Amino acid sequence: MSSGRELFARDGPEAQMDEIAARAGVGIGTVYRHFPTKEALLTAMVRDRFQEFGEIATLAEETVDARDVLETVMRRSAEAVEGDVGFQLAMMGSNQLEWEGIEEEKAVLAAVVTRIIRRAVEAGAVRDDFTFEDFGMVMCGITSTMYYKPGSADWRRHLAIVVDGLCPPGRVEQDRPTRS
Amino acid sequence: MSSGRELFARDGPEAQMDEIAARAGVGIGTVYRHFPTKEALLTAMVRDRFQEFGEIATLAEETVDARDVLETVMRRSAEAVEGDVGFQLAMMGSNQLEWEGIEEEKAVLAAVVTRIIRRAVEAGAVRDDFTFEDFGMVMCGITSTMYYKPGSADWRRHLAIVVDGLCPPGRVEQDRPTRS
DNA sequence: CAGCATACGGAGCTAACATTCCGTTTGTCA
DNA sequence: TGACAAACGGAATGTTAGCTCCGTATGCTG
Repeated sequence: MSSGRELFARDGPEAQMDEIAARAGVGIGTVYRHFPTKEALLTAMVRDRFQEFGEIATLAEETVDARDVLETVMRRSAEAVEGDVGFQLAMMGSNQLEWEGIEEEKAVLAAVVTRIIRRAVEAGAVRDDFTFEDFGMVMCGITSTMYYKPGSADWRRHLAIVVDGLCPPGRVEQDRPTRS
Repeated sequence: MSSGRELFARDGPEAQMDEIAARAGVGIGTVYRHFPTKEALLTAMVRDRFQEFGEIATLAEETVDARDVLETVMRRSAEAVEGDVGFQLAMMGSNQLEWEGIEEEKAVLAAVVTRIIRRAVEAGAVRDDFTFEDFGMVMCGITSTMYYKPGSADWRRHLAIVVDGLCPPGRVEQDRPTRS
């Protein structure tokens, strides 16, 4: 239901079933024939999006240098979420046990990102105690900037700070971008 | 209304007026005699808490070494919010224009923190493009970890990563704490 | 104590939404 | 074309929660 996605993107979980149905040009009954509850509809959309994350990470893993993959994945994932309030909330909530039914997609993502982190650590670009769980944690933080400062590009600065914090201790950083 | 604060701490803005009144041992009417709307009640509580932030920062400014003040303020502010869901949401939302009526308290906080940042930059402990707005942004991120992983201490790790990211470029970091 | 004012309590009003249910339409098969 | 099935639409329902309003209690003044 792609019209559901549009509204979910604009309003988040607040999006109303009536409006979703109207936007899709169908009656409410029809929506409920496809998804038993509102939550089922939201879960379906979140699952789709999580799959996207997996694809983003996979693509980056195959094409980007080990030292830069992690930052690339973080940046591209964030960009994928930009302007999609519903997805932002879902991403933040995905750390919690809030979303049931996306376990599989999340496992795929975890596998890819874990590999990417390992490569980055071996390349000396990332501190060696960084984990997939940490990845989710900092992504959640960066997403919160997007959510609470909609339309601003401040999250890129937040990302830059976090990326700097991920360097291994003792490493002299260079070429750090300045404030935009 | 301190009983309101307890419920707000547990349930956030979801806290219900009936329950707040019952907890306070008064009728709903009485609550509405003190606060015209639910939002007014929430704002009053958020304002109190923001004042606390100002006090935390002021105390730290007076007693902590320039190189460590900023981290101390961040840590103590986060600790003040631990276990208080309502306050966590308020802190995250305070970056947005969501909360009207806390301008004064926020201005006080901004003044103190801006001074603290300047001192830290001069001491060479913090990158020189860091601003009060950035402070709010990263605090929002750290708070989001608290909110979405309630009861865990992961936010301390998030804080550590961010603090590392705030070092001036080229500085060799030392004594970085490892994963807890 | 009578009269007045101030503050209280909480039943009930209202609006917002998710969800259900049934009359109607559309499609299929003989 | 007629009979049956499958899918549809949206009015009606149920529930939740903020808020209002009026009858009552408390306290003060003369």
